[in-house]
Amino acid sequence: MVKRTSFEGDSCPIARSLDALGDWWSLLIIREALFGLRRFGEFQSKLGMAKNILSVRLRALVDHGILATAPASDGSAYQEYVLTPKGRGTFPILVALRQWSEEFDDHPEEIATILVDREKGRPVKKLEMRAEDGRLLTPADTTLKLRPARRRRATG
Amino acid sequence: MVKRTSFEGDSCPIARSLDALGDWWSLLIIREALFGLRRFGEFQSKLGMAKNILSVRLRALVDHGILATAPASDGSAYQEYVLTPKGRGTFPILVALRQWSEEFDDHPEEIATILVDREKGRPVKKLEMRAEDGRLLTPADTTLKLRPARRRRATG
DNA sequence: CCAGTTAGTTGCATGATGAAACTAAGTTGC
DNA sequence: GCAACTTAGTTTCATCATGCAACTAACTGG
Repeated sequence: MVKRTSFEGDSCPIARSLDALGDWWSLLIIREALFGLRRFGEFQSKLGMAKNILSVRLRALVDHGILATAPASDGSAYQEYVLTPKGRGTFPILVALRQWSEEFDDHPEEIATILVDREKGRPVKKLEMRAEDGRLLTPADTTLKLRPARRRRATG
Repeated sequence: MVKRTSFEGDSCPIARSLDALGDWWSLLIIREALFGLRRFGEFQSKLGMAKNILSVRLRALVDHGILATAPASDGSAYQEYVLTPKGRGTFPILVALRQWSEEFDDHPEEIATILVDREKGRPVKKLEMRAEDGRLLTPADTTLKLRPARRRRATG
């Protein structure tokens, strides 16, 4: 088969995330959902994407447990797409993407918005990698370890 | 045109990031590069991807300033692909993707590796969103603000 | 200088994407 | 209660992207 490769069975957690989020639209749909959008038409007009693609993406996000369908909150018979906790858990990913753009984009003057904390109105701090004891870590300070195989009961 | 939509001119920094990183392979190539891979053949065999796709992706990453080509460090006449600072700056994105998978994946037992701090061998702390003054922030504690238009000199 | 390796490119089949048209419920005006 | 409109999709078809395999050409090792 000449199918688009899926990373579903991959053992790398990054690949597994990308299997759910790694296309052009999913993270933008999630971004809008975090911003409060819920209805098919809202996503479609805000993102300006084709409705068939949106339809496929929404279904995939629901299948992945990132969005869930719910009866419309305005009393109409239509349904809404709302983020699950798993969906809201992508927030750090979006923040990381945003901060990367803010720091490295070739044309930062074209960036229209800043993420600020609601209380003070000041920009959110840059995400930091820290060790358990609080030390600041660079990529070079980290390494990958094999996850210990989880034994069921006292089998071994 | 029925071209794949590009987010290059979009004013949202997330869309702009996705324009460079938002396909199935680029972040995995960067992951391997962070892990130390440098040569075309290394990427190809490690990722198991078609060589033409790898070729296109590497060129795109170089064009985006994420990778740079350099003469091979082993003295051969071949070239290597090394991360630029902009490329290394994607590390938080990869960590966020990894942690999302670790926290929400339906089959976490299939995840093979853990990111640990090299010194202590202990897992890296979960990325946190914090305000300038250090308060821990949830998505609901944040909001978007329009970036003040940057005036050149004292034009206004 | 010949065999094998490295780093690609080309060709072709197939899958994904996108615009527009189409459909079918649900809602509104009267 | 029904015609007109809105919402939420699905279908169709052209085009783009992806993936495999085969091909090419430069480099390397003996």
